Amino acid sequence: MNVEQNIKVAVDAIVFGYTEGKLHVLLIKQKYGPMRGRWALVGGFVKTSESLIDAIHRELKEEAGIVVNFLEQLYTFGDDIKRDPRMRVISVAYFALIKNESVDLKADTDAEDARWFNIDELPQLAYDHQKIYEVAMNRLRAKLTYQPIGFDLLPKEFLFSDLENLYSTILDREIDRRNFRKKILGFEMIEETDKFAEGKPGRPAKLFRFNRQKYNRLVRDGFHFEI
Amino acid sequence: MNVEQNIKVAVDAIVFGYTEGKLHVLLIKQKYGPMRGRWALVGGFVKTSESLIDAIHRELKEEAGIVVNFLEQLYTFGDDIKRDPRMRVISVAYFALIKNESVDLKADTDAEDARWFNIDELPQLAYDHQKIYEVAMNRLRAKLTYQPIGFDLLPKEFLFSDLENLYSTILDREIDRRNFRKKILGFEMIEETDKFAEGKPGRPAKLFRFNRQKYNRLVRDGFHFEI
DNA sequence: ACAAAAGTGTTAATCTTACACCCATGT
DNA sequence: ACATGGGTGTAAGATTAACACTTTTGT
Repeated sequence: MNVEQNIKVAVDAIVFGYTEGKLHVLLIKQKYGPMRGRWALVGGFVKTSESLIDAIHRELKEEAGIVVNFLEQLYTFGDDIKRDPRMRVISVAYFALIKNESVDLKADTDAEDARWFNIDELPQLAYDHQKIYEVAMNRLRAKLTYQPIGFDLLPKEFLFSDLENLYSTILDREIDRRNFRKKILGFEMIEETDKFAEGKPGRPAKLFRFNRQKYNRLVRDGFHFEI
Repeated sequence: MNVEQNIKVAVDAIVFGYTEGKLHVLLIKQKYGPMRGRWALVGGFVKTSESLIDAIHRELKEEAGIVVNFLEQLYTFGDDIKRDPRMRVISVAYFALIKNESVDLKADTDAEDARWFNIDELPQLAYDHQKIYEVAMNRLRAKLTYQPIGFDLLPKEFLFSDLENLYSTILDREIDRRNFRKKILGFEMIEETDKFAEGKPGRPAKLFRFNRQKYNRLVRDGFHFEI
């Protein structure tokens, strides 16, 4: 077979993290190429004998030294044929969430220029990565309301107020504490631990834990999460 | 830049149609290649200087002579590196809906072997197209409940009973006629015409029409469709 | 004792569900 | 007059939304 085509395939990941009440995105400073010095998403070219998912896992490891908590395909960007000025490149973008941003970004050799950016203070991004970021934000907001992905941004044990805060930060709306708690607890997929938060003023808060098995069982039985 | 990569990029479309109370999928009989004689989705290789969306429009025209009513990216299949036995190919799959299947599939020269198949009588499909079909069915069912895409499968003017039937066929569950009508009419995005269905037994049914402008206005004002 | 954040219930309003009979037409 | 599919309303139940005071701790 003779296919006259010269298109390169890349993968890019937009990784969200949440700490201190703020949503962050992981960016890498470009060392080479036409976008040298600009910040960009984690990503790179796919190898000929490598699956897309392996490629994105490899890039996450090589460029940032991280293993994410949630990863799914976001969208394939290939309508702007000049999105990479050097040649025709299409990018299969992935959407990722990570629990603890404190993972040492410098753990890996290639990762000297990996940093978390608050989404309110993003620098100008390379290529069409601003567009990818926007699509990802929409996905994050939508998904937060119908899948329990908030737990993939919080530590294993978390405060109810953190969860509530995460929702009101990302969805950008106020949430009634009582109704929220009632609803979430009503799902019966998160459970109390016997631990309490320390080192904060005010009444100490209970720590909770998400039980994914219970959630999976509920889904199997036709349950549908919805905030 | 020197990228050592030899991956080809294809686009494939899964096109759904709805007639006589049944859901159909458009398939093309392969004339050449390792899958000769097998039925496959509309699709082909992307040209180096062609956007993905142009590529899929071109294939729909060349292989089936159709223009679809709704088209969006579905998923990019690129994890099975042997999905095409000849070489590494990734496929950006599109999801399409068409209003009137009676469009003449033979209108175009290349389309001699294009046919609609009832989804209950699908033949064995080429490549990983069975997988693509399954992902598309899930998307169709999910989307039907939160976006008014049912109207993209019906003629411009349709009976309420057709709409109801479409929903109960695709979602595979019974629908209460009164509640359904009340809900849909309550959205105020479909309107009565002054025409009636002819040539059917029983009381003649009013024809209705979907008003996309009204729908768009509602969405802009924060409305969320949900069946 | 006061400042700070956590924890908790009730009521009204809205939305959803279940359900059965009459209507308009063709034969 | 009967067969066929179209059209319509109401009441009970479930869900959601609004709302404020008490508890526990540290200083």
